[in-house]
Amino acid sequence: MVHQQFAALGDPTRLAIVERLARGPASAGDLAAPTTMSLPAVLKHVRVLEDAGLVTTVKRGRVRECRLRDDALVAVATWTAQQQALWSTRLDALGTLLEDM
Amino acid sequence: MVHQQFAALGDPTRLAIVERLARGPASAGDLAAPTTMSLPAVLKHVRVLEDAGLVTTVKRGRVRECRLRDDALVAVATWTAQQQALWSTRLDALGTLLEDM
DNA sequence: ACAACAGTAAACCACATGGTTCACCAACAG
DNA sequence: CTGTTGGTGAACCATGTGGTTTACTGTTGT
Repeated sequence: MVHQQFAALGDPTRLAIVERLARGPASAGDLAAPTTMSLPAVLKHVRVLEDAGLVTTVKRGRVRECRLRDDALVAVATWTAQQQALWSTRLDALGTLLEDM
Repeated sequence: MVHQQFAALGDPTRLAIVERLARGPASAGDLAAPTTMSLPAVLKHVRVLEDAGLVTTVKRGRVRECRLRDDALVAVATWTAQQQALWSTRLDALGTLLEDM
């Protein structure tokens, strides 16, 4: 279900979290620090990313460590490539069709 | 603003529209036909895709023709590739760090 | 043992979103 | 000219979403 991942990435704060996490793991507090938001709000976003299969979290002691999943973006990447391929082959079809005339 | 494109693709009906449009242009009615939705609803979705820069529409006579933009998904593709690159290089960093120990 | 700290749960709120229906306009087809 | 068809605008509605605050739990440093 790739639309769930798109929806998760559709929110700017969530997108920023992913970009942050691509640089390396971080605690929930680390993620909240650069923002003006409250910690609960950030943690809700993390939960959404987790549900979308983009992020995994583990709780070590009292801090929750968040990290980007290794396979996080493959579904997105493959879907995108697939649609681009379809669209470009259709362009080819149009090109040959124009040549026939 | 790539998050807008992600948000646009986050809705299942909108995603389906894009997949349909990748096979070739279609009228608003064509897009509404396979769904159970009303035409105004579909047209609202098309408008969202248009605002996100994924789709262009032209009105020929009384029918509105919708087509996928040629550069629709490049921003999405490049962003995804970039984050994947960042994440994988970080993994390399961790690998070398482990070797040092 | 205690105080401070990181996270969590719950209740709540404002607003955006996805959908409907109805009335209407413009373009064909006869 | 007239009826039908494709699309549009507006009003409206239910639900989801992004955020808050407050109160609480469990960990950690002293």
